[in-house]
Amino acid sequence: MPGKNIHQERELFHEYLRRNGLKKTRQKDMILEAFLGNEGHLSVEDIYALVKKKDRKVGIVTVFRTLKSLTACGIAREIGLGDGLTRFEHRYHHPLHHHIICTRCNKVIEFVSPELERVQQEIVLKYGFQQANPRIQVYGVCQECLEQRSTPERPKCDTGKVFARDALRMALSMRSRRLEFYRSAAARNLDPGGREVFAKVALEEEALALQLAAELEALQRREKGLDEAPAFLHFDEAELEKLIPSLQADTVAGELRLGAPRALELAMQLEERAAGFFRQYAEKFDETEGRQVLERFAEQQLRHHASIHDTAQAMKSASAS
Amino acid sequence: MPGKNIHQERELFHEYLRRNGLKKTRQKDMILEAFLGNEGHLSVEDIYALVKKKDRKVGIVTVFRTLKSLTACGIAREIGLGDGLTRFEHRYHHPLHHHIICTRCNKVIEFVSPELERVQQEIVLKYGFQQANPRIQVYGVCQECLEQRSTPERPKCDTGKVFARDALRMALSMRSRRLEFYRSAAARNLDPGGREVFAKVALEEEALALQLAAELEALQRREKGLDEAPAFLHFDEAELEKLIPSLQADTVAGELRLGAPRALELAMQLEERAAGFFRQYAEKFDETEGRQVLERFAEQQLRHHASIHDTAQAMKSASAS
DNA sequence: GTACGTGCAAAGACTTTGCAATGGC
DNA sequence: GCCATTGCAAAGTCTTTGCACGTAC
Repeated sequence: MPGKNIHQERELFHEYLRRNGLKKTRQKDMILEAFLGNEGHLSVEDIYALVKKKDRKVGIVTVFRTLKSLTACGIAREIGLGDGLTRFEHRYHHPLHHHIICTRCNKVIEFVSPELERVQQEIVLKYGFQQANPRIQVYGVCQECLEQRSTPERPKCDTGKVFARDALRMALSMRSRRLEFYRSAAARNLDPGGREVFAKVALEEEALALQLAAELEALQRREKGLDEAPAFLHFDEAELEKLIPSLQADTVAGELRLGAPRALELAMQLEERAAGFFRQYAEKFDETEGRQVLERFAEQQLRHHASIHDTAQAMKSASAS
Repeated sequence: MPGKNIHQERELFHEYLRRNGLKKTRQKDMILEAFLGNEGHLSVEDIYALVKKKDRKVGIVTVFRTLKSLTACGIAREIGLGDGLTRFEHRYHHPLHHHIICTRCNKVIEFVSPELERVQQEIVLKYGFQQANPRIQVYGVCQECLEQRSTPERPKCDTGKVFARDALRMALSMRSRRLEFYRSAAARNLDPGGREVFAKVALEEEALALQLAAELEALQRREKGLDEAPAFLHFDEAELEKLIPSLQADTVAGELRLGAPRALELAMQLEERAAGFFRQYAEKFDETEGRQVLERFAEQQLRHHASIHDTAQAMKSASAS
């Protein structure tokens, strides 16, 4: 990935240099490019090798020094993976995440999980530790090493993009679950007015779902290998399920009779609660593309909520006149 | 702690040497003693310094080599805490645990948490990693460092003992919660027979609770500073609460009327379920004193279950004759 | 007596520091 | 022209290896 968009990072770096009375040089820019142009957890030696391909005269000391600067300005994050080497990963516009490390082959898998974070936070707070970016490193042995075979080489993807993909998948999962709800409610509802409302909302829901699916596809087309990248975001399906309302209270003797006003109310409730959930969920992450996906999804739901609200108002005034 | 009981570890080590055609020497024994005589996460340099106090002629290379052997035979565990040094911690009869590390002052806190483990396990399994001892290291900044003050020096305790203490505390917590249940059930129950049963079981429960409390006190007396050591085992109080039966089903119009047979049945159910829970819970840990505490507690509950069962049988045959 | 163990020194791996020459600004 | 930067070499830190002598078995 040589022609990557690294304008923002370069700008950030140059700004950092300017502010600190440091000078921008060809070497520093080359190192920045080498670092940003490669995913994964690169050691100084790794980056040195990359830079050397472009200019044999660069010294490894400069790489050490430049990586310190990149860390200082928030473009890189220094991590130790237990093999004695200091490694660096992309930080700018990449979510803070955790690592699973195979102690045999040193393979590293990155992930985020709000659920894990919650439990961990609880424990850490008991000891008076602040939430200041606690990073979890899980050491274990991977499937391949256990079976004594080598890991298939996978193209490495930008963590930020993988996160965006998973956020879209999560949103899509919510959308399809909700679509199912609206459809089944429409099918079961014996009240024609209510049935019509659910059917209409389901149609709208479907259109929005298609929109999300298209966005996901576009993303996967842009970044090749993205669909094969392992999951990065672990979301709790059960949490999403909790957002779906139960029709128990409205079911009498196995029969569902929901008038249009009640159906609209239910749909509005659902959209609003889901929007709130996703907004809060998004806040747990650093500023990243994935977070933006979640925020946009929350907004989309609020807009849907507003549109249902308008429909309800229109119906009210129609019946009043 | 110079006069510590390290017979078992020494035996294990010598056995390992014998099996591998290695020789036991004064130096190796001294290093073993220095390692076991100090809690915490010692570096090679730390242990070297300790050994040197006894014999100035020992070389640091021997310490490196001996610690490799101690790791190989399961007495020590090698850990990296992110400061670039290889550190060693006690392993034999110490539960596998996780670390919270302050990235500023390098303070280390150890803990276990079945709940955290569950969530983590779930994630790790998704990636095909086996449960082969995944270790979590959480990096953060401790309260003291945030407030720019130094950490009060605490006597370090044997992790195994702290775990035993926490297991006892957990058992005690279960016991007192259950005592409360039996007492309140006795007080509320309008049936004299059932009331008597609950009162009797509560008395037995109290005796067992006192026994546990005595055990905890004895442990704390043996190991000074143990009561001040931070929590090591994080158990979920809510899990224990789930074991307590609800009397809702037996409450009619706010009134509780439980005959002796039903009261006995409830008590037996409670003891049995709690025994099962603690037996399973104990299995999650390596062979340690803490695990034994949990197992003994499970057995104690089974015995209590059996004794209640006998009472029930006696009552039955009495009423039959 | 054999073979491993020990402690010295030396080397190796990774990272930092000192310094004279170089090159941004 | 000033002063940070660079790349070399050198040093520093942690750990391992080589080797001659010592010692457990």
